[in-house]
Amino acid sequence: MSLLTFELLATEDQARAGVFHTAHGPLATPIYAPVGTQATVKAVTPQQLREVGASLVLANTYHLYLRPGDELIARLGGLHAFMAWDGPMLTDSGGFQVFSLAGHRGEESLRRIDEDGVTFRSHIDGRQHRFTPEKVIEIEQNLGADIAMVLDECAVPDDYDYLKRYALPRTHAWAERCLAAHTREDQALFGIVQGGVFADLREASARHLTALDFPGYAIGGLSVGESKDEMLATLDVTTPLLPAGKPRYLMGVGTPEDLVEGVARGIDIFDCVLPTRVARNGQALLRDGKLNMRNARFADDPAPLDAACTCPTCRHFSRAYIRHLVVAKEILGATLLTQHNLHTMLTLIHDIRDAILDQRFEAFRTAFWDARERKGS
RNA sequence: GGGCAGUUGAUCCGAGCGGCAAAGGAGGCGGACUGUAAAUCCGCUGGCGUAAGCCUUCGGGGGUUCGAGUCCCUCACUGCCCA
Repeated sequence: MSLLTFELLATEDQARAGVFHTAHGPLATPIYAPVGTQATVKAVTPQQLREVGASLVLANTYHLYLRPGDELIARLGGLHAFMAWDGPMLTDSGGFQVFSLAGHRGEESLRRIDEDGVTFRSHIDGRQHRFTPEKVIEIEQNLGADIAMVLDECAVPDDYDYLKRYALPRTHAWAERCLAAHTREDQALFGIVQGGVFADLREASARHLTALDFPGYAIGGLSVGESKDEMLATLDVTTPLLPAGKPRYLMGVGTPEDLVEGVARGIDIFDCVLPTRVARNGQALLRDGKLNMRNARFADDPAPLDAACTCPTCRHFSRAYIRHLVVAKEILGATLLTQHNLHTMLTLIHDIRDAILDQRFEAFRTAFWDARERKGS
């Protein structure tokens, strides 16, 4: 199979199982990517990532450009060598940072967007920088991930006029410029469909971008404040407009439920900080719920986080011990919970894939929701 | 034996210096977290009541005052210093 192509192995209604061929090996989809913003998935080593079944890892253009610098990383052999991860990687463009830095902590906005790009101040030292589509591609090519993302504008999802007048035209123009600037043949550049929660905007965006023939398409601007129903309804109208022969990436999503429902709507790639972030904040994710490990009820609980789980954490450590680590603010607590949470997400997506390959995804989905309902009642 | 300093909400530390149910920590309990400025953030932490509010609290006892954790007397205990 030639590089950067997508092989569809099985489908069941909208759900798909496939393989995306990258320079660092085949990527079995659907897949869930842990987020390693600053060239590290916080609290775990690459070896631990591999142990819990990670295949694709995210990193971030904005953060690595500011520190330690994309040119330094390029000199040291690129992102894979730098962080010692030899599997597939994806770099986000910084579009989301432009969005999230806008209104942080009520401070004066750290950025200004215009037609040509975005001017922003570093959150680290306040120095001014400028991202244009061309600059972002230069950085991402220096980093050398297998998948790079175009610079987009991730705006509030319910401001129709703003999205239509400003954010979408910019996102589309920038996508074209990114594509024109991109030269690395071992790196796939994905376009990003925007349009908030509005079906007509999503459709316009999907049509515009698919005409540009990217090797893959992302759906951005979701899970940023809109309701779950709005997110799913948006997926319902968007994925059918994307080419079946290209991978579809739902950016920044999400929870176990989101994986099941996203796949059911034709998504192939997910990423989310949730499992790693909540781990550092003391929460264990289970396939059918979650546990707050600070809770007193776990103080003398000798059971593992999840009796059915085979992750390194559940094989060796009790809830009582993990609660102790979390309460005592010991760093190992974050590591153990991160491993467990990633394992939960990665085995879920793996099981989803197997179900699609066996043409029993719909039954899997029903059982998944039944289990959550039983737990909830 | 003498001198000085101290004893705060029944977990601990600690502000307080005439209007206080009493600052702030720690600890405890609970919640949140979705393309990571997050090992972060937000509640609650004397009792009763939905609430206005009422009741009980600042080592013990007594006093001054409209009113005392705050001022006076006395007792107890703790720490440092002098014998």
